[in-house]
Amino acid sequence: MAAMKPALPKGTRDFSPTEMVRRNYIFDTIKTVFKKYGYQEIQTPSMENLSTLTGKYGDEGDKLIFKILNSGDFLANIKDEHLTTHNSQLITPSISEKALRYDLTVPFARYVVMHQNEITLPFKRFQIQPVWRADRPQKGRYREFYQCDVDVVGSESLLNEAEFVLIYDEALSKLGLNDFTIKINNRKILSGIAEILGKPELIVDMTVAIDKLDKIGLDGVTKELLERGFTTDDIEKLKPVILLQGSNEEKVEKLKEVLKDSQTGLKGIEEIEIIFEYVRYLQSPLPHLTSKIELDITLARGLNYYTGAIFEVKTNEADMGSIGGGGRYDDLTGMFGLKGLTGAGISFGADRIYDVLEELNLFPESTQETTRILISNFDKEAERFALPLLQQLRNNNIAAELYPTAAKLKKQLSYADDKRIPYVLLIGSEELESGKLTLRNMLTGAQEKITREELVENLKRDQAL
RNA sequence: GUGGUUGUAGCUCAGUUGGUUAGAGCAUUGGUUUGUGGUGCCGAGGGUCGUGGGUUCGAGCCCCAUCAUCCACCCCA
Repeated sequence: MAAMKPALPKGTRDFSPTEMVRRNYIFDTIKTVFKKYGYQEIQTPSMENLSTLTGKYGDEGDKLIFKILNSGDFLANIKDEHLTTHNSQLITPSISEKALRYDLTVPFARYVVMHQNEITLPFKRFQIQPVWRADRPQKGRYREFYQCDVDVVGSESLLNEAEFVLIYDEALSKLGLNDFTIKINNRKILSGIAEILGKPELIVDMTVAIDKLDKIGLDGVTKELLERGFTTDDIEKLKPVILLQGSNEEKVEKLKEVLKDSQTGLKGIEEIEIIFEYVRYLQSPLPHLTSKIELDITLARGLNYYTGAIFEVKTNEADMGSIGGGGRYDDLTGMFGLKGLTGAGISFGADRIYDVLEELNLFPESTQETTRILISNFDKEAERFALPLLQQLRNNNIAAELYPTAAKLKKQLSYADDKRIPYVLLIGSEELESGKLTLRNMLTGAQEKITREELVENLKRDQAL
């Protein structure tokens, strides 16, 4: 077999040791916050039944689901006429019955339905796992990426929404971001606006268009609205709403006026106000939020299942799409036959957050993540002396290695340097005779003579810090 | 799915109007006289120039196709 050049599938990545340290730092930070707010971790399989996933993300989404070919002779039972039509939609159900998960929300809904008799409501869970989308990759977009979801089902309290704001704020500021905006909107406000225009059925078209305001500008939005079936008259009515300026309170007051004839719209505004109020109470007397909270009625997002609050988080320090989003979805589990269960949740885009932290140089120097001490290897005699010491260090929870061969010292030090190992212990004939070992600090280059007992004690103390 | 960009060493790139054995930096690796890295000096390995056709006496360079890549759109984290 000819040697082939290996490559990765499009849109996937390897993670090096350094990258893993940094990724885990992000995950651990986020997890800690989730737990503080009472959320517990679950995991679900990478693959779900294809029928569980299809139809949940709209036509566009369905196309982006990675399907798994059935094992065995998957063509054996295909009808001849299905093969000859070359219609892939006809044969897909026959040749594929499993697919990779597309997000964490639908598997969560499936989980809740299947375990409804075991879980206590309200059920608060978080989940950090990769998801797969057959999208065309580009900046900040991958075919395999991680989502960090927190969701609660079985509680319609808007306290949940308010706590999501706090969770975003705490997690992202802990990660070192100090200028980001949590945008908040409400599906009911959008419905109300469509209602006022007399075109409730065009709500999706309306939101998709105005969602692009900051990207394509007012002219672009106008053009798109016209294409999507709105009149210039409608657009004139829409303009003051989508160009709404001022503080959140001012926006709320203006919206109340505009939506005074829409029950739904007013309900949406009321919900926003309650969330703001909760947030106010939650942050006193504690330090104030790092993030800006902004009522943005152009915010629409997926909208497929959101029915109440809608969230999106953007950093203002880097050019990056949203780094998180979420909202409330009444009847999350209805698609699986469990009616009347409301849910709300948010998600962190860990991969994008990684890119942002890297761009802004916000990753902390990690010293505890690598080997603490490398014992050099001079010869067989020194090696025999080192082995029990090596294990003694490990028994004290100190990450230690012995260089496995008696290579040149230059090479051994170079190895330690590459791996950012802070200490190297030199044991040669001199040290064996005197019983005093040489400990080299790789950061400063300083060396000291030290006994075996002192070494273990010092490193233990170091570890405790 | 649509439009565009770029493909030369592991990485980042140079390569003149088409002209002999295709270069650099970084990375890797060896040496630099016997026990000292990150920082000196000297050397080495590594490329059928994305792939397949075509034009030409001659192609990394020109033409066609194809694949890959990145970016933008759709959509989305």
